[in-house]
Amino acid sequence: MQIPKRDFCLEHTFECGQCFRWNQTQGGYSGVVGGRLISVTEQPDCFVTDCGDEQFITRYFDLGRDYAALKQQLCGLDEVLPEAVASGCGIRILRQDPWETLVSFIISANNNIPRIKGIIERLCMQFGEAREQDGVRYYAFPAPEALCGLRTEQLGGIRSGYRAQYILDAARKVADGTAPLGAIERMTAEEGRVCLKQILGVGDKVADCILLFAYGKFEVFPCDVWIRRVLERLYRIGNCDPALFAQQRFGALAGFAQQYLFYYGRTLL
DNA sequence: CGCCAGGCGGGGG
DNA sequence: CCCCCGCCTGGC
Repeated sequence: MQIPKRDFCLEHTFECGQCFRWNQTQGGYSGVVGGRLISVTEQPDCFVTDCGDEQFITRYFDLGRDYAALKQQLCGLDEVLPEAVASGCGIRILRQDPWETLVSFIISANNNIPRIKGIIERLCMQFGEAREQDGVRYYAFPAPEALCGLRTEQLGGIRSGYRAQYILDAARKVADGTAPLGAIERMTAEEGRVCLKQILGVGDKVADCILLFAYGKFEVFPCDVWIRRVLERLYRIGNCDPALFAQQRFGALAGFAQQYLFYYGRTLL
């Protein structure tokens, strides 16, 4: 299947902090997504993926959205966004699995990206289903039911530190319906945030990442240290509440603005 | 060695 | 309600 290159860059999309199971390969990226191993390679005039499920790819990469129009709209909002949008012009916000996104961002707290990716891979290798594609072995992300019965010590091998108990709390609450991930789809962002924050290890930042990257709640604005740096140094906002500022400045496009600003901040600051 | 990394929970003021 | 501290682990 071919994917147009317009407003799409693999590096921008996979290195902007929204996903952890994609890795650079020769001529592209490969990742385990939705229980399958997918590769995307770059050709002169388009991208090519070995995944034949066009519906899935279209939804996952948000291919139905007019990013050119979206970026133009963002660039009219202030003086910082044009340079930020230019730096990560090929970013697309992926539509990821809610459960995997929940666990991934619990692991991300007070952590760095290489180690986050390592912990997730070990979690999948030890508790996920082993599968094979074209002779390549890979591991699906473990279902909540595969984790909810475990004791904290049994997660020791993934070396997630104090986050192990949070992962198990998430697995239990999802498995027993305390945290109904399916229902959040139909909730407002604020309702979804309240629901997600019942889970240990989920605060505002982690909840907003899940709402944005798994549920397409594009009005949220995950606020981490990089975004704080951008807001302080580029927007010169003092002790103004970042969430309030973002809502007023970016409105329904806050999530997109966050991605461009985050990517810009990481390359610049 | 100390410090930091894409926060959070728990306690105290 | 806000602020402050400690935290697994690994890399520097």
